[in-house]
Amino acid sequence: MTLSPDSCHPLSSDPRQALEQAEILCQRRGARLTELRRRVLEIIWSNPTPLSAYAILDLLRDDGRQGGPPTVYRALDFLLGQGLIHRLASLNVFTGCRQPDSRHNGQFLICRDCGQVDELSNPAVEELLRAEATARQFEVLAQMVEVLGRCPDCRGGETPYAG
Amino acid sequence: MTLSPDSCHPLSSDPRQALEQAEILCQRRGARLTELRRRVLEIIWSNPTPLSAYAILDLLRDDGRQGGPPTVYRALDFLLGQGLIHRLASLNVFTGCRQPDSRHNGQFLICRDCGQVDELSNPAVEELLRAEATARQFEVLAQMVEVLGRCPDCRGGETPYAG
DNA sequence: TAACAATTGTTATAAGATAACATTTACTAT
DNA sequence: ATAGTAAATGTTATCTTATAACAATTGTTA
Repeated sequence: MTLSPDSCHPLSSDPRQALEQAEILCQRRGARLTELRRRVLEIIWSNPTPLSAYAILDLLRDDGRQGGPPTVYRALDFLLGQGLIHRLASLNVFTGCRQPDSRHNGQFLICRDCGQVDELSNPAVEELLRAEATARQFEVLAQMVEVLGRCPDCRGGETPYAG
Repeated sequence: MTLSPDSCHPLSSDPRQALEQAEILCQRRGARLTELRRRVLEIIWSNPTPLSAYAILDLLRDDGRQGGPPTVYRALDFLLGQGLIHRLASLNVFTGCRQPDSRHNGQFLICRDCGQVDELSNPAVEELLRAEATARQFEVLAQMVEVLGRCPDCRGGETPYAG
């Protein structure tokens, strides 16, 4: 398998599959996946690393499309609301959701060097946090778990915790 | 105990104590807690809720101090580097660290309604994430765990998960 | 097809963060 | 003491991220 210089670790999930699933989910929910929204989702899935709102805007303009920042942010809000994408708060970027059918709080491994993101969904983490919250009578609305570090490729041959 | 309208749940830790400890830690490390840095830390600790960089800047100017955004951000960088404060990425705000002596990744319960923050440090959460990362040959550099929700006071008498 | 709601476009601006360089302050070695 | 140096702060400008307010368009429904 040959890799392009820009994507040393391509996403496991297929953009086409993600878009198909998005169509189905939106139809089922009576949500309108308009051309703009679909295109924004496509852009996000087509890029090997998460994109900022303004990077998405630039790509939309490459399509010849009009519109300013609000256009993008509204599309992103829709996609976030449908659970089709996640926002990585630590980097102000957006990434496609790998399990859009089950509502969940994303857990992410973010590579500092190449920007590549791996999405986890470890129920134990979620439960632990929920337990901590409950013990403090705190009602959980959303969880944000982002681990910053270096992915295997960017670490090269290094052994973990040895250097 | 009487509460001011602005702080329905005051921080458990005492600002004075936090500043004293900061002095000690910096001295021990040979780090210079200058007047500006000390004042920024004091401002952060004196507020019942986390503050944005620009809110801190406004308060510095109330002191009669000169300086622009870089002045604040540099002080914040120093304090972050010393582990004396945390940055909440989901809100772009800064809050005092309750365990500045032990290096750790903060875990936070953030109230959506009043902005109040509770800091956890559950080693199990950290270990779980580290295990997930290690299983993927991912080297962990930092962890960000932020739980957004509603604190007991803002929930009033509601029972958890019943409304 | 008129009326209404939802979506998108447009303009302006707010909010968060940093780059580049000048000035001041603190430390070091004579 | 004081010149030289490094660290910290001040200053100006600019960049990135995000939203407010309103106009135009598109889609839906009666």
